[in-house]
Amino acid sequence: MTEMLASARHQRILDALREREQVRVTSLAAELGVSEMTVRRDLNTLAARGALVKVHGGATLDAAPTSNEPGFVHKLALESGEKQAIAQTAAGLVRPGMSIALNSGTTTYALAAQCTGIKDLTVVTNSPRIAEVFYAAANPSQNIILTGGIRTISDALVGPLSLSALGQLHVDLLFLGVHGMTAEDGFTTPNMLEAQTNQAFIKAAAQQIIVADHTKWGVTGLCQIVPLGQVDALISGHRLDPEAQNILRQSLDSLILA
Amino acid sequence: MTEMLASARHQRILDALREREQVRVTSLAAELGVSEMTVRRDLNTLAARGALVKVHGGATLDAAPTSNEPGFVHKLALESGEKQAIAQTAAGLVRPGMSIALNSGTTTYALAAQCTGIKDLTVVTNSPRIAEVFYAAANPSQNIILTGGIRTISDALVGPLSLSALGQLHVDLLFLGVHGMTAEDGFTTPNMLEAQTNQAFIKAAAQQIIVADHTKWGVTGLCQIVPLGQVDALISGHRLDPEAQNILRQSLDSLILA
DNA sequence: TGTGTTCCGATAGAATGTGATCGGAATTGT
DNA sequence: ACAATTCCGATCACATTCTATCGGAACACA
Repeated sequence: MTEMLASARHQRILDALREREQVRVTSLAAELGVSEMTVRRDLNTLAARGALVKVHGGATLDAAPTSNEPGFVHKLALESGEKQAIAQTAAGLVRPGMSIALNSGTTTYALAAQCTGIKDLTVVTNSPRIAEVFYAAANPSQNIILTGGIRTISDALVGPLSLSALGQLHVDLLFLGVHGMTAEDGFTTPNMLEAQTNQAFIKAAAQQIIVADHTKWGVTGLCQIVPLGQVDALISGHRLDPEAQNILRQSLDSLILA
Repeated sequence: MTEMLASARHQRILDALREREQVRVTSLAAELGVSEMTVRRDLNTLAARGALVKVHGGATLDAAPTSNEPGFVHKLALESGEKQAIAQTAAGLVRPGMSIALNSGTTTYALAAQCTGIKDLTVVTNSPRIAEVFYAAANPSQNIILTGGIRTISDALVGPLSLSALGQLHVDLLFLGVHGMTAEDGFTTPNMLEAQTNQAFIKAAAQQIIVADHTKWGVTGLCQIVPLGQVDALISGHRLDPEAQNILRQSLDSLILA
């Protein structure tokens, strides 16, 4: 049996994680044929890179989609039905001449793809990947602004530069993708820096619209972005829990089911 | 066993990589009938060219091959000889722990590919493509900062956001790619906004180093970035016109020919 | 023939990866 | 609340790999 390269081992850990959601140090050590100490070290480096979250006894996937893995596109395709419907509904609100903002996420990514044809559109985003969608379309009447910053694993530019950039800008409409929403904790994300940047997005927009599929309900990320009631609208799918719909209708001006 | 040309060896390494996803130095040395040292050298040159990513013990395919447009890479490959030499010389000036800045351009792109392995490096750039090079390498000790702004056709983020971002930053070393240089007009670029951003780069750096191959001499772009004498050094190729060398030596503290 | 130049192999020392051990922290069971 | 168990991080020893040089062989060019 030929030895395995450290990077290959990292890859297999991530693969196992995507498949099982949870991995244990002991089982990984057995599967990979290395000591537990080595597995711990691997988990540490992967966690430092933000590719997973360590828990006692093993590791789990971060709720954030890892954009540079094949999983990004794949995950997009997986739930494509609902996400595409949400993106389509959201795109229907965008009129030529508007300025909009999109944060990083798979739903906003899908939305971006539907906006490339709209004329005289100004787009502000902190996702290089979303910016790339517009660059590739090369619509000369569109104005694409990328905020600066440091990139997180989920392809979002965050940090002081993104905040100061967003502080200088004002857009008509914000579409904000989130990682979780509950009645108590509002809209949340697992990354503190992303939460901060998303708050700056909210400040920079005249109107805020959350886009989130039904799986986000009941999920709480590490960090609150904003309470439920302090945004203008939410666009979700029709599979959203009926009780959640009631709660959301009471807090929000507008709940739209795609 | 018949000897093999270096380029043929490179080809076989890439073939093996495509087939196996991973190769290790020891097995390659055995297969190709050369020493491990030679394999390492091959992997280094291929990694500098962006054809693969080195990992401990071997190499793997780049995770994000889609990010490289054929046109861009092709242009890079065209003049690869001199540009690679310049990039290599420039990379020799970068030490672990430094903070450096790179503007957008093919020469700085080549330089970026050579810096992905340097530890504790902070990199400021206005080129999403250069940022992507570092993202792909995923060196956890490196800190990659992307300025914001609007993207030009040459993949540079420019405009007010880039200026305000660079106004907040200070780096040890700037490597600035330019489009033209002459005795009268200094360093120039065809794009006014890029010129402005490049000036901000210069202000943000303790030391400024221009990187430009010999074809840039005698070319004047629309807009001056800075006169010849107001930067610290120029790195160019040995094919640079001798008369140009004289003029440059008089204006600059340091002229380095790769 | 002499002189570079380029490519390759060898070596040494530095850096990194790995496994074992142990004290202490976290978790679980009662 | 307490003990048993499991898990974690720090540290050491050892193995592997990497980088930086050095010197030699092959080749080109006067």
